[in-house]
Amino acid sequence: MAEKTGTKTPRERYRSQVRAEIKERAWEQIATAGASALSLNAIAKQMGMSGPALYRYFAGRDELITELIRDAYRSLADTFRAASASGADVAALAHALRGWALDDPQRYFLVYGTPVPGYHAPDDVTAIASEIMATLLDACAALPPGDFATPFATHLEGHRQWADGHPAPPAALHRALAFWTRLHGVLSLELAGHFTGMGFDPPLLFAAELEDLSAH
Amino acid sequence: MAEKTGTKTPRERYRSQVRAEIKERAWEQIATAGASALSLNAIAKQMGMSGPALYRYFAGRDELITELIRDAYRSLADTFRAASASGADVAALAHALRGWALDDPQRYFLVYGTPVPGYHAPDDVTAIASEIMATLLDACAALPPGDFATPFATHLEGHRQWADGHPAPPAALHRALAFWTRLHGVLSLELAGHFTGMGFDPPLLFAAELEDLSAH
DNA sequence: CTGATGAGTTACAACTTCTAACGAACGCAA
DNA sequence: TTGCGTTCGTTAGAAGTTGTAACTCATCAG
Repeated sequence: MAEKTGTKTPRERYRSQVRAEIKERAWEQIATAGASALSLNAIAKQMGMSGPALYRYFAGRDELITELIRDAYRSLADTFRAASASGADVAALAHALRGWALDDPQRYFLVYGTPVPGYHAPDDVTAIASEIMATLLDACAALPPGDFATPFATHLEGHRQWADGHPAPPAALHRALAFWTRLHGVLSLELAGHFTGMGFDPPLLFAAELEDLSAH
Repeated sequence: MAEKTGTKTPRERYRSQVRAEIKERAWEQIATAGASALSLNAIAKQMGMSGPALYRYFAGRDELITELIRDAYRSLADTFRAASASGADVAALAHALRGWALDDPQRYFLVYGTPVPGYHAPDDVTAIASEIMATLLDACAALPPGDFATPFATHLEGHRQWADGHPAPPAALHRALAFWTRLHGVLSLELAGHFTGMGFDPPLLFAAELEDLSAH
């Protein structure tokens, strides 16, 4: 969302402003109808200009969506970094994640949802993903090994490309992966509405999983 | 996939056959390009007939996709029931789930992936979902409470609409939910390619989560 | 054999993304 | 201030899409 509005020529300022407004409208559409329903034409009409004008700002629908994905990743990374900067432990990180997800479920799904078979994220996006994992690893490294000194942790000791320069011990790596996959499991099913009508309280399930992750 | 080809009039036989072929082509398209890229026109062309002909068989794109979702749910329910019938424990159920998911990742995402904001699954689909959970509950009820005799399990004791007539004790309910959410967490991230390039072996993470679910 | 039912057709409307060509506005520089 | 080039927005149009309407023709039942 943070379009660079730094010192620039008037034309570049205008350009950035229009790009930002396009993305904002796009987010609105995505939030209400999902990413697959995003229409460049509809955005243009909303902004009072004709369809092809948008192609001055984005090469096409795909580039716009990629840009939104990038922003979504950055938004989560920023949320994590902010939490971490104010001394967040894994529990606080979990609640930051949950808050971020509930804030805009479709944004969450843009990052962690159903992938388009052919699509490959650009390198800078995967770099942001690494930053997110690094923040998580920091928090996990602050805990004793506990129940995560597992055989799989031993496997991770020799297969830690994703934690390349990170000093976290194997158990922390396993805990971080469990944190990620378990909370994603609860969150994605909750946001997708798979718990509706089951009767229990989804936040309590989230809390129970978090408890299990933090305690042992 | 199992279109009823029972005793019918010739016209109904033909109709069922064509419907089945449409769905088959649809599955191919979905597997290679995702559900959002499904095109009725393309299917018609593949089958050697003109676009609007398909509307004799499906009211529209949405109805076709809903039908595919229904089939996907049924397929998973059948897989679970077959596994359960041959005396599967939770571990065997987990491997059945994993096999089913890897068999056609887009089919998995059709069931557990990103939802369309407005969409509400028809009642018979939620009924199949309940059947799946019931099979899972059976397997979980066969295990001692273990670590799943939790505060959240107590909450479930009073909020078990989803396990209405099922005799499973609270700890089994909690275990079933953990089974579902944790394995879905690992599977969905794996199928979406979020583990690629991280270095570790996704099946081992799945196994580790399963181990944690079965042991305690 | 006849007549209703249903399948497939073409034609069309209303969308979509996206390209091409044009005009007009804008900002910079002489 | 006077150009002049860059960039923006326009319209026109191609090639798709979903979906409706009307028509033809085969098929099946009585």
